[in-house]
Amino acid sequence: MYSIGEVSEMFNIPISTLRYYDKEGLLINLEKDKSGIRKFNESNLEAIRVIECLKKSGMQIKDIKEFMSWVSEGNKTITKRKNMFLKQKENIEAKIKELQKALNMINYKCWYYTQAEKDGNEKRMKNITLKEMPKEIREIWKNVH
Amino acid sequence: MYSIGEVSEMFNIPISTLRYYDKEGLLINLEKDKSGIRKFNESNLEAIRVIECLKKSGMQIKDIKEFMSWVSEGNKTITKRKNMFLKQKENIEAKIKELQKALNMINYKCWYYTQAEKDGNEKRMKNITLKEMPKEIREIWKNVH
DNA sequence: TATTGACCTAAAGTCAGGTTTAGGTGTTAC
DNA sequence: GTAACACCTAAACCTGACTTTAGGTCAATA
Repeated sequence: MYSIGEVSEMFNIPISTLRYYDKEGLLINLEKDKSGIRKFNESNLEAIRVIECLKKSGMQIKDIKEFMSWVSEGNKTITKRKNMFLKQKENIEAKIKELQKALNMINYKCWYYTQAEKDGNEKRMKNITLKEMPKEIREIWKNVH
Repeated sequence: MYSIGEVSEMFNIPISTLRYYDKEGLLINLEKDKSGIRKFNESNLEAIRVIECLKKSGMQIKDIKEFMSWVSEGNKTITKRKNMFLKQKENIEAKIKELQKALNMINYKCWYYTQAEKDGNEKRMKNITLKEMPKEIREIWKNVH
């Protein structure tokens, strides 16, 4: 059993955010003692891990809440929950691909500015043609333009 | 030269968003004709590509604006701009790593729910031990917990 | 006993990143 | 010549995800 302060430290999430998640219904089965103080158990910690993961995958609080409500409905929602994770898997994979494309652009720009820095100006680089680029850079450029 | 409507279609960005970027100073050197209509040239399109890329890497509008102002200051900011891209490269790489960690969690959950679905309930899975997991799943689980 | 520290709630406030609205201009299509 | 379109501005509005504030409880320490 952990206090909200301990959980905040463990996950590096502000206390106010944990309370907000609780208020929004993301922390189902979170117990409170007689004076209203939250007591986090292992399954609440697992819920927080899941919340962080679903947030990273781009899911909104209200949809995470819906997922959590399925959890508390038990066996009849197992398939729903599985499908939800399958979909989030696709979402994350798409996000990773997007980021890799952005990384291509950034790598091109890093090369561009490294060259421009050597030249002391952007004259040459502004008008550079595909043929003048090293092979790796050419491939990156094509991916991005 | 492209109209705002054409650019909106090309990039799949709402017209209102393009106008907002212009208002916020992200589209420097964007020309307008005598009656105030925006005319996008190739270098404006490149700016939009860069904006999209920097946004994906997590940069805020106000910082993208600052970058764009460096662009218009010319040669004396080349090193600044290069360093900015080097930093964003790190940011994106960190983001990709985070997403890969989230993907691990999701893959574990996909396996978990596939098993639970077969069983018709979560009893077995709720208490599963490391030893009972297939090797690949065990590795994933360790990465996540 | 009084003060400190960790917790609590409800409600208001904040911030980024747009989007919508209201009212207007200029050019082409019937 | 009038209607339909694509564009314009300024300003208000919206949404999600928190964060801050104000006022209060409770247990342990000085």
